[in-house]
Amino acid sequence: MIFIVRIIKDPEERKEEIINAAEELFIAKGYENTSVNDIVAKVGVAKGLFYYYFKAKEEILNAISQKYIQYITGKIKKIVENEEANAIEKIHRILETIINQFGLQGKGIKRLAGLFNREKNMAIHSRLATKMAAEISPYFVSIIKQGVRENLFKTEHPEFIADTLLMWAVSLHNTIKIPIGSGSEIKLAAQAAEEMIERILGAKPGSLNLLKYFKSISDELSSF
Amino acid sequence: MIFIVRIIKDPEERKEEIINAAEELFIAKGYENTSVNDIVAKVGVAKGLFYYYFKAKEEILNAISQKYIQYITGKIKKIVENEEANAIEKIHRILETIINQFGLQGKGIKRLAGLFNREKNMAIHSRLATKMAAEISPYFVSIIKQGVRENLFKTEHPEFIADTLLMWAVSLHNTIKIPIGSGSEIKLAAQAAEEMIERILGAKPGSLNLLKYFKSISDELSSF
Amino acid sequence: MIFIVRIIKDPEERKEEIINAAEELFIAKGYENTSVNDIVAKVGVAKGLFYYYFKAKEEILNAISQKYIQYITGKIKKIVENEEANAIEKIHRILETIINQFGLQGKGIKRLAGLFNREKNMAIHSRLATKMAAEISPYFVSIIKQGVRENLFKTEHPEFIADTLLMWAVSLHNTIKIPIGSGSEIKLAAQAAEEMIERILGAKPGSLNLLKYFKSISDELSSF
Amino acid sequence: MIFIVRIIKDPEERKEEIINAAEELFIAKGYENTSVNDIVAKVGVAKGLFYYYFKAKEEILNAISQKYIQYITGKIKKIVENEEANAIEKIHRILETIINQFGLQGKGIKRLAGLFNREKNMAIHSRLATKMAAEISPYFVSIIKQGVRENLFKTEHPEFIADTLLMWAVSLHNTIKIPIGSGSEIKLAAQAAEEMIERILGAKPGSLNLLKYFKSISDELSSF
DNA sequence: CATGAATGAGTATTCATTCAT
DNA sequence: TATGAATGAATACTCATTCAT
Repeated sequence: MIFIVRIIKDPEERKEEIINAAEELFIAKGYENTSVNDIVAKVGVAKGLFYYYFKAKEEILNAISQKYIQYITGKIKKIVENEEANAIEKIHRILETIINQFGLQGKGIKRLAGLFNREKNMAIHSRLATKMAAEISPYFVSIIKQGVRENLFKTEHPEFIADTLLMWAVSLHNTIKIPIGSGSEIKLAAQAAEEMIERILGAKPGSLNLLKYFKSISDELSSF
Repeated sequence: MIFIVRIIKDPEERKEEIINAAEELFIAKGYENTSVNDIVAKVGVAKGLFYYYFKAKEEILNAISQKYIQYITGKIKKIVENEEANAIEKIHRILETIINQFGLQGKGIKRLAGLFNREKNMAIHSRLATKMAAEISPYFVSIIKQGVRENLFKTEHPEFIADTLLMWAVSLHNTIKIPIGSGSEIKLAAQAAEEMIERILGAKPGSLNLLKYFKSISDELSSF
Repeated sequence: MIFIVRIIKDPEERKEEIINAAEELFIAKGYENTSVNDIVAKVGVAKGLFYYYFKAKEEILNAISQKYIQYITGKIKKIVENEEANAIEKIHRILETIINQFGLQGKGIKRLAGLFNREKNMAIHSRLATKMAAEISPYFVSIIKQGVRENLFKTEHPEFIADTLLMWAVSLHNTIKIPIGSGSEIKLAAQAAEEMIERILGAKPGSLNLLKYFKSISDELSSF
Repeated sequence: MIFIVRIIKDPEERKEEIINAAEELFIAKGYENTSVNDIVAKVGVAKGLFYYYFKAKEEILNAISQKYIQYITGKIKKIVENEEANAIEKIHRILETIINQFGLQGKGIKRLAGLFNREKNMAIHSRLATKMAAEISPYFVSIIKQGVRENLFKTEHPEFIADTLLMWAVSLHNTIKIPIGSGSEIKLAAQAAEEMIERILGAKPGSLNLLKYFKSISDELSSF
């Protein structure tokens, strides 16, 4: 005699369960190489249930994207709009947020990076990055303009600069030789990055003081 | 009696024929959406022949990449190593080369852009860009160092800057809102870009004088 | 606090509601292309309720068939059994009924035709037609026999003829090139049909006088 | 060690092999209930091969239809066009052909009847019947006209009559209560059919003399 | 060098039906 | 009566790759 247990869960919970399983598989194997079969097997439910919650495989991608975008832009929006702080301080806050608090479900920035890293996920990456950049860009522009007003930055093209920096940030993991190994190398890269950003923003050398944040990010990423 | 005509060609010629057919299809439909069947049908040969020349479908991607990389790095290498010119002039030469002479098989930069543009080809793009950047980077570094020696640029991180600029150039078409329409918009974007590059390189404002090149590129791309 | 409204209806009413929704969908999309999901969505109830009323999807087909068969045979039975009229007049009455009063739910013959017309519903059609023919056949036989007694018809095989004519009527819309366009074409077809029926029944040429009815039917059908 | 034998056959032969397997399965289980899997399993080839020869499952239906239509219309065409015989004799020839020689691959009329009989194949049936009727109709018209010229038939609507008789023949197996059992019943039905056809054609009673052919067909069909 | 028939694992998706609540 | 989450078998179709000729 076989008992088939039918576990019924709250729809929201189930949906999240499926999203999380899918996300983990996408990170591990790439979107294309993850079949709907894999996903339902991981959750331990029947195939039909996937299509009860999502109209198509692709739809789950949007769900994942949306999750990240909402989370991150929510944080940034708050910082930019509500805080009493100058432009540089706001940038610091944002970096802190990204580093320390990004931890969606306690998995941190690694999760996002993982989703992006694999060549197989380039299509997702591109899509997500584009959407994210579009969402975040206005806040960056706002900070840059504030910095210009506060005489911390100097530029007449805040929109262009915002986009460029975002682009740069977004494609960092892609093209740069991730500095693995000696701490001095990391330090050098961080110095260079800081110098470049300051120059782009027209900020005084050393005024941004971003090194400590870069270090935290490096540490997280290099622990893969 | 039936005569079956079997056209035997020089291996190198056949290989190129296949590569070119594949490339055109990848541009038109994306890598994933192009089947081996499509490729051999376009060339007019049997399926088996594809696997005589290429171990796998993926291998043809490398062949295509290689073609572009060799062509472009060859040109750049020549300019950097052989020409008697200062750093800024060399940059001008490279831009000219890219714009005017890139025309592989008379299709010009559009071909490359087409191969890159579609979201479906993101995987190729990423791969190609990474390889290309790695090949070209040393030449950029060399130019930047020369510029520093000539007091045209000012930086202590030429490698980092070279990579950053390459990355930026490579992902331009991806993330930036391509300025279509009013010439003034294009001009503004070009000015902003020039300012940013000059700042990154530590060059004097206006010394790079890149505007005309940006314009040519815009023209080419906007004519799609 | 959330209030979930659960509308409880009289079982018979609910059942009819479901049957009607199903019927409309079958007409619009065909039986195979209509899912149980579609049906319950249209009614606005949960999936489970469908299976409370019907053991299987197929069962609803029988319900629909039954509805039509009962309605039509009821009318015909009345005419054949109760009316004081000769055979030809009874045939006229039946045709009138079919044309003027068939209107189940005010949609008339079109509804039935719609259910039959689509190739996708061939299976239903065949089933319904067979059942209907079997039900109606005895009444036709009765009329033919009456006509023979009245010297209006002449045949020794009333059963066979009844079946043949029914079959013919039922498959009319299937195989015949529906005469669309010129009225003269329609008229010709009608004349031919009348001649054929008269011959089959052994009636005097022109005695049946069916042309006006054929015209009405043509008009209805061609207004699709 | 496992040896996987790859049997390569002449394409035409393979295609026929697949068509025949498909046809047998359609007869046995109906089109919808026959999966591509079933077909390739029966032939003993890989699934891909099916799609090498047929673009889609539906395409094989057309192939089967075509086979029958070509065969039958070929025979009829010959009889109608080439033979020196009067209209009634030609009808006899056609019936003979259908009964005695239809045997495509020695399976005879049963095969065709099987393909038609199941309710599940109604869609196919309808399609095939329509096509066939359209092909054959002109030859019937030609015979009827000839009969009129020869004073054997009498009608002014040969096209209408041809279609009606075809329709009737085609749907015979569908709606009629197949007379199983006593020979006298069969005989009666045959007499009735003959009488009806003669009347429809306006032929003299008894002139068609079709009884023997009807008997043969009954015998074949009742042996299922 | 060249052919093209043959392979078969893999994919997303549908849907009638069940059942715990 | 009514809900709707859960099931899972079934399906058509794709395509990179192999290999006998």
